[in-house]
Amino acid sequence: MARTPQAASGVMRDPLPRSVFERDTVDVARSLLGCTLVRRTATHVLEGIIVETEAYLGERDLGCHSARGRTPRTEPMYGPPGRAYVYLIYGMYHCLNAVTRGEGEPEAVLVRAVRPKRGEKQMSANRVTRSGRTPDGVALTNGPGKLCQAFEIDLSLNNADLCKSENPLIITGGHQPPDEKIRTGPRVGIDYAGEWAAKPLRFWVDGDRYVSR
DNA sequence: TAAGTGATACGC
DNA sequence: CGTATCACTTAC
Repeated sequence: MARTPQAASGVMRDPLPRSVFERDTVDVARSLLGCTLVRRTATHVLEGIIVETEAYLGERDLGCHSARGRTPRTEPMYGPPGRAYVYLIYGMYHCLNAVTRGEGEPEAVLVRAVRPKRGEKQMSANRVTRSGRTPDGVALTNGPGKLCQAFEIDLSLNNADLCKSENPLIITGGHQPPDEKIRTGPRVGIDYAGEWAAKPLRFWVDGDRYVSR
């Protein structure tokens, strides 16, 4: 065995270990930048590099769904780390989160944008709009609802384990951008959350075209 | 800038 | 039960 673990074949395709998610949620949100979201369906493989995330800090965080306590919807966030928390919003879009911290600590990281890496053509096909148009370029995956559409992520993947290599949705390692390329700002769409709305819990890769908005 | 869309949470 | 709301996106 002359090769280092990093150089060994297959490492990049292995899911992140659960220990990566079982940490401070802000640390996880930063760590996931540069990692690869991998979606395997019966017919194809879709991959995208995560370029934008948001941290949601549990029951004390008025912007977090778990601020209203344990409900059927928020149940996955109360479970073990490394699972998906997927929910439907505005009746037509889904949002994907990775559950963080330990059981009973309902925190998560929202994946807001990815840069397509594999299966871009299929992503475009998955993103047909009401008027029949199929977006391309940054419009494919530069938002939480868009990327779920492109990656065929819906409620059937709620609570799915992101840390098992055989599973249909996993997150694999990548090279994290240097600290000076990671920018922070307020989270999007939670103006109701009082003082929590302004906290710098959104993270993105500076200058990346696929960052939302 | 407004409308689309339906599960969810909460009040009655 | 009813209904206001929503970690969004598209099209007018």
